[in-house]
Amino acid sequence: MSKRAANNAKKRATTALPDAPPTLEMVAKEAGVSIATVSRIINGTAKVSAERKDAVEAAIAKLNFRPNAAARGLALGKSNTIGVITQAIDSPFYGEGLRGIEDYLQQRGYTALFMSGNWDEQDEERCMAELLSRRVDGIIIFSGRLEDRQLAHYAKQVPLVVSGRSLKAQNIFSLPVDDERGAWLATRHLIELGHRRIAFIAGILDHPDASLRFKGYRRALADAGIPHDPKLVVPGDFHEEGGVEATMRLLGSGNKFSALFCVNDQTAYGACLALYRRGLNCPRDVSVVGFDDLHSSSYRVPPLTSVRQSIRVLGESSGAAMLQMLQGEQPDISLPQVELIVRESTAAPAKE
Amino acid sequence: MSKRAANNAKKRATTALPDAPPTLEMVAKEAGVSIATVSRIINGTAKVSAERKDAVEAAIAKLNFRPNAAARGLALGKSNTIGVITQAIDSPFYGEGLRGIEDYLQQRGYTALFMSGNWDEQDEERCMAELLSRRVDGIIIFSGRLEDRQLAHYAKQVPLVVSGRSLKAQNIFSLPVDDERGAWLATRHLIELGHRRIAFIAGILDHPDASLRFKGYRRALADAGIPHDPKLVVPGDFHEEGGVEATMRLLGSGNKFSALFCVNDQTAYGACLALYRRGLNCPRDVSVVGFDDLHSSSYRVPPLTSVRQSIRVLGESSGAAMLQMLQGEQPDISLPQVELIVRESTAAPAKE
DNA sequence: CCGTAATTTGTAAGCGCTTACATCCGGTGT
DNA sequence: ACACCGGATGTAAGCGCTTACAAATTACGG
Repeated sequence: MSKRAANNAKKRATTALPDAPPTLEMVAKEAGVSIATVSRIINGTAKVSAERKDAVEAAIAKLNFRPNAAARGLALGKSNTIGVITQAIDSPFYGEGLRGIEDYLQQRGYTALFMSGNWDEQDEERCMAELLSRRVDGIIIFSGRLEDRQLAHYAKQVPLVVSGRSLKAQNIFSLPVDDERGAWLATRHLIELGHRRIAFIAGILDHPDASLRFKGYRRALADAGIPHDPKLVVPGDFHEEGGVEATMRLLGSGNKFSALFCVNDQTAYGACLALYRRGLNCPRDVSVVGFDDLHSSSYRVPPLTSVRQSIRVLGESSGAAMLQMLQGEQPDISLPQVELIVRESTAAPAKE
Repeated sequence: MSKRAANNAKKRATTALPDAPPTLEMVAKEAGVSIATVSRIINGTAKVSAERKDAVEAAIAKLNFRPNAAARGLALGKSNTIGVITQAIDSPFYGEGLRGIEDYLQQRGYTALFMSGNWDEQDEERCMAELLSRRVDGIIIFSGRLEDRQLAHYAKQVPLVVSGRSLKAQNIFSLPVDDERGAWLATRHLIELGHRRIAFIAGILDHPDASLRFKGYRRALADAGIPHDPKLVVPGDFHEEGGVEATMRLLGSGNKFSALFCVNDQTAYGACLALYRRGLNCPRDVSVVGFDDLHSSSYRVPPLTSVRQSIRVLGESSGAAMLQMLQGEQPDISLPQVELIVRESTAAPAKE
């Protein structure tokens, strides 16, 4: 690459562009040793005399040398990077999970590479392709749109951890969340408070989380002997906007209800706003329960009752499972049970 | 690395671990051409006969070949990656910015590598070191704790875009947000509604954003001839919790106020909760204004009046500026003006 | 039909790092 | 004193890719 070197030299002479970073070779020359010795000192791979070690460390400090991760990755055949695919990096839900992953991996010498799938299968495949091209050591997927078949296929190329799903296959570890139980807990809570007309705002229909939560909702109703009224179930989009629209539709439909179970917290936020718009008070007129227990839910007015699945712990656990897989072990990670966090958005129905 | 190859071969024979990914060489052999030809086809670097091209493309598809990004990076001396340092990836504020960056860069063939500085200078330096080691092509910093001096130093090694700050130096482009004007707008809005006792919940004191916003607040008061009462200014922490505490303190101090300007939306969320806890209604008893206009602010109950600086646009602009720098151009990006979004958390003070 | 220029292709030299293997050293045992 | 040994260093061969330069092929004009 003599041409490039020449270019760099030229640039350096005329502009303020950064110098080419120092290399092992430069450090070796500066310290008067061979590059192998420098490498060994940096990695602590072998015994080196104290004298040379000092010299090399001085040279490293002097040149401000930092090993080139790409070169090392090439030589080692691993990148010390874990790819992470979520649907949207700016969602408060995924944000907490990413934080958990990042914290966990960072402390163990790995770097997380985040990408957003945008709820789109094609985008998700693009992300996979990119991560594979970067030769990440493993990929963590937060409940994506990819089918099990495709995941199994990718798992042939790289270890996979899939959160929020249950899926058995070679080289894949899945970390399912007990959506059904969470939804059951939430619905039962409303029932115990005395509610009988409980509406449910679902997410996108074919989304696995949504259907499991729907199942839990129905089971709780059935357990209490309350007939399920399909008119009280309306679709949403997992976002605030969907919560607003769904609630408006519900309110407009004339079907009475005194409580509202939302497929996730963001939907619940929207629902609360819609109630407010219609002059209804939560929880006096309508009780609302969410799912996920986002950090900001405890700061809502009123603080939101929600099902906690600690997405942050989910993130950490995913990281832990991945590292175990990389170690060649079968991960033995499991998630804490979902639990209902009762706050102030739920109350007994007004008796009239 | 014959040892590694041997290892791989052994593993492959006995376990389900992934095969070593195909290489250029394997594609070349499969297609019966030289590796140079394959490379040229992949990159479109030179004319190649249609015949060979087809053969190579077939081989690529057959082997499911994906170029190794690390190897390419090494050879090219660039990684097509932009490092991004924020304080916390799970903050709704930064989340929106990251999304902007990711969207922008992705469409242009770059990948963003996110890291969290955790509001800690040391962590931030660790992030810089990691990014530099990965030889990212540039680094975008969201208003970090690093001093200008240090930034200028890093800028010698890699192009920098710094958002939310004003800073002139070689190889650094800064994208300042007009915090002062935003704060002025917010405070003036409260004044125009008729408020005279306006409290301010500041962020962390030495944080530049906080002090600029404080400045805008005082200037608006001064412009209206309202004396500044230091007792109405209390520190916060940019989070909900700080907002709760600060408001409680304010309420407990006995100093009357009818409006509250919070250094950011999260603080305002906390403030609203504290008011609610004390049985006070927003906006009837106390008006509240935030800053940042987070997405969820429009879904609060009541929807929060806030200063919009579109952090998402900030992200996109940072990406655009970075790409321009990489092109060797002087970026000509600027941000849209901050604007006040009036919603329902502010109203005229109750007359008593 | 041949020489020569204009392609298309292949060969091989790196990019910066790790590590197997060779080399060199001082210290032992006899 | 000498063969021998173990540990500290150095040498050099890759890791998978790009690309300068050489070689081979093709297309022309005379």
